[in-house]
Amino acid sequence: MELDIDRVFQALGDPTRRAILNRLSLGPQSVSKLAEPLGVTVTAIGQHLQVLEETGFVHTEKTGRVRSCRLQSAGFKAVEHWAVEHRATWERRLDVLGGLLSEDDG
Amino acid sequence: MELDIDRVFQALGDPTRRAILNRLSLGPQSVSKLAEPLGVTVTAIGQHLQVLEETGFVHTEKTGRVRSCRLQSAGFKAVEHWAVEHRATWERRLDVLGGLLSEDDG
DNA sequence: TGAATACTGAAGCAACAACTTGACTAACTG
DNA sequence: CAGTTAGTCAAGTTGTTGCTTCAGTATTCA
Repeated sequence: MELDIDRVFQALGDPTRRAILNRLSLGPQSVSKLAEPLGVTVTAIGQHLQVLEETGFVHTEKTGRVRSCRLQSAGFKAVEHWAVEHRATWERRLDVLGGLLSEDDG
Repeated sequence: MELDIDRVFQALGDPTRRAILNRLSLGPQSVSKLAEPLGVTVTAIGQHLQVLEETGFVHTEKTGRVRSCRLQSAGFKAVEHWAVEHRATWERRLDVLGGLLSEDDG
């Protein structure tokens, strides 16, 4: 299964979704527990979770009436892969000009 | 200057913008040269470039009537930083359950 | 100087994204 | 079984995004 890198980055571009990831990094949570501190409805969280599932950041599983959500590696790995793959390229690029131009572009 | 990580990821969430980055990884280019193979107007590229500048991926400089665009490190570093910072977290998280659950979630 | 080139700015538009409400289903609880 | 709890589905709203066109400005060229 191939992740859509577009959607992976789009997923991370939303603060609520990153907040969900941060929350899940402390351990698995139910949908309503995730919604509680974020000031949005459970429905909204459900929609975000669908995006996060499709992009490989989260795995969810419904047991009884509770859906338990936990982190999944695929999404993170996709980002890391992109970063690693591109680091070489832009570093080479910057090195070419780096000798002459000021490199204080951070 | 502090980059907005929201906008950094949003910037990468667009295929045209990533295409621009790929193009620039081969070397600096003018706005119109960037537009040429992408099937969009120069105006659109200008708008994308503004986003890429604000998010630290690109530096542009106008000489005469030509704007020359080249890669900049800040944006890439921001992504890498996020990836590194979160790798530890989700790896720990996955390790906790990894012993029991199947880890074939890639 | 006049024409072509390279870009910029404002305005508008269609598609999408994040969110809501309200009606619903399913599952525990007393 | 009635009531509460957990989540889902469909639809609608609002704001944003990616793009366009058209009219401009500045620069280079013949």
